Amino acid sequence: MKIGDIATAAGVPTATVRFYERRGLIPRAPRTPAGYRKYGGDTARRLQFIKHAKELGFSLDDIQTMLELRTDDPAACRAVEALAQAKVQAVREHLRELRRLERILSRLVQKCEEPHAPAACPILEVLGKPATRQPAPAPGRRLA
Amino acid sequence: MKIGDIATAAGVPTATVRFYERRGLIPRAPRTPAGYRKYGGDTARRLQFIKHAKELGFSLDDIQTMLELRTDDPAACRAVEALAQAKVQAVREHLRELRRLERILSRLVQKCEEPHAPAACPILEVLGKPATRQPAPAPGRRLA
DNA sequence: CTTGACCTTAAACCTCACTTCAAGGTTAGG
DNA sequence: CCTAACCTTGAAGTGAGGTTTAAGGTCAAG
Repeated sequence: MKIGDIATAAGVPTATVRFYERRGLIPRAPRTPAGYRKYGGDTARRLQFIKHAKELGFSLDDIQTMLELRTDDPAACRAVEALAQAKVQAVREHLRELRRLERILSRLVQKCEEPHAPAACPILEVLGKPATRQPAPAPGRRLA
Repeated sequence: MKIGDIATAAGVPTATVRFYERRGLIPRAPRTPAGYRKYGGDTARRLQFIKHAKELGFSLDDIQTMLELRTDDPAACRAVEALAQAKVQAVREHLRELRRLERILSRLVQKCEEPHAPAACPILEVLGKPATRQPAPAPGRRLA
């Protein structure tokens, strides 16, 4: 298997496979005499693992940790479980924030659709107000 | 008001105020003879607006659009409403994804807590599986 | 032998919203 | 006068997770 083959199999660009190698997520592949990377099934399975974990919201750092733990050792399972627990917590937190946001935004849109003075956009008005009471961390980035 | 004053008032670092000025989110402030920026209440209100909009998940690009529309014009309200609608849609989409994730992750954690062979971590097993379902790419050569 | 699809590398670039740095100038207080 | 705390600028750095580019080498088909 050449790089294009596992890349296609795993559904990622070849550049990403090289990037993972450089980053240490997959081992350095042995080369053919011409210098081409050659792969066996191990790397394909590893790329699957990475892909699944990424889809579940694990960062590449998390994934590296898990890959390093993949000795079939009961302690590894506990470490992985802890990682997954933390991720569930983070996801739940994120869900709470987004639900709040959805509520606020959909109310604003609704107000826009109710009759109002044509020169007074309710959204612009609300946004312009001096302060709303509620400590409101935004999703994503945070102010310094 | 000097830059530190509005920055404190708005709860952002001075560097951020300068950054917003460079980016065109707030107008270039007039300078004192020594070159210091001096501000009136307008900019403070604008910073408030930016802060609120950011908390609702609008990007700086979105915010710039809204600020450029802030003539008291009924068309502006419709444009802002469209922006908010799009944001609500995005938030809902994000919510769906996160809920799916939460379900999957919490099941995995639960499986870890049930009794299982000590050397077989259910999480590592699930992550390592070839695929849940695959559209099976055709065996032709494709760009990677 | 030529074409085109594939492969190699290092290094630069991307997004987003800032933050930090370097190298200075200004001002208020003591 | 001195010092600390402010302020100025442009440029570069951060983080995450890659993507793109440049400049080439390899290989199978026609």
